[in-house]
Amino acid sequence: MDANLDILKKNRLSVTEGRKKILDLFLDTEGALAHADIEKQTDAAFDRVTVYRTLQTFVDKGIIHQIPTTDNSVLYALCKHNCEAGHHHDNHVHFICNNCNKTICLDDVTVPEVKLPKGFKPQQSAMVVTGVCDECK
Amino acid sequence: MDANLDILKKNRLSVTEGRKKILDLFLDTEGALAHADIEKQTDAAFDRVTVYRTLQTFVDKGIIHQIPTTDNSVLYALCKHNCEAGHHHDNHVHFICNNCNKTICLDDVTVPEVKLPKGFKPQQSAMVVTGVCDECK
DNA sequence: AATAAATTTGCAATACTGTTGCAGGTTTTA
DNA sequence: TAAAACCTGCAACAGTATTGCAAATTTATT
Repeated sequence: MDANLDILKKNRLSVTEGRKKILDLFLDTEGALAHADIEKQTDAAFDRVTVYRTLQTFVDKGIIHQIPTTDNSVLYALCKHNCEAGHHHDNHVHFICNNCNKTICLDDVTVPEVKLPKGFKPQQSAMVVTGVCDECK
Repeated sequence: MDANLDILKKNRLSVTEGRKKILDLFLDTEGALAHADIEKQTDAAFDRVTVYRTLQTFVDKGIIHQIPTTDNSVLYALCKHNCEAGHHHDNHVHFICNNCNKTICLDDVTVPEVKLPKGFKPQQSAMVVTGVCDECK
């Protein structure tokens, strides 16, 4: 069975062309994808609105997660660990390459804990490192 | 001498109404400000374009710095340490309160170093922690 | 397999965010 | 005070994102 189909069914989502294609894109991409990337790589076969809604649906279901960036773009990447609807476990570091501009999930690098000043209670942490990636070194 | 005037002169910027007012806003605000916040708090006295350009100028001069966020909003906050034009030293952790929605610079909490996989060369790191701040605890 | 129910899609409209060129106005320099 | 330098506001434009609704597709039901 195709991986995309599998994932969609597991999450009780209707299986549609758009969802399959967009999910395939994520499965085939090492780095992260922006809304615009998806539009381009699908030759705008799907309405912009559909892409937005698909991404939102996938985030809600825990299939992909949103990545924090230093500029103000919005990026998404597959959740490789067991995320459930509404409960993401994407506490890994994200790396943005200044050379090839890819954003990569460093799944094995955990965001370190930090000591906060008195009165601050942490719930989630995100960390973005920019630099040069292993392919551009 | 007013603090705002002082800062503007030190950075060899023309002293204008807009720059004084916007700088005052930052001086009076503990947390971070978004473009939209500034528009509201100045009663739209200044053109949107002017606000954008003023913010860009302040960033260039090292007066304020841009804050990474988990959604895709763009926030700015005063640089409390000695930032120079083009060389920011804002390697502190940023805190976003889920209750009051303020973004706070934790100037004394330094972003920790992380070990990256082979081939990755880090240049800059950013860290955002969300949770409950000291005033909302 | 055919139909009903539920869900998803595309279109249109709308709003927000951000950028650029340029003329006119303000601030600084000399 | 005049010239030079700089800043502002307007207009236009481009990209990003959201909502309502009718049509189309997918899923569930018989």
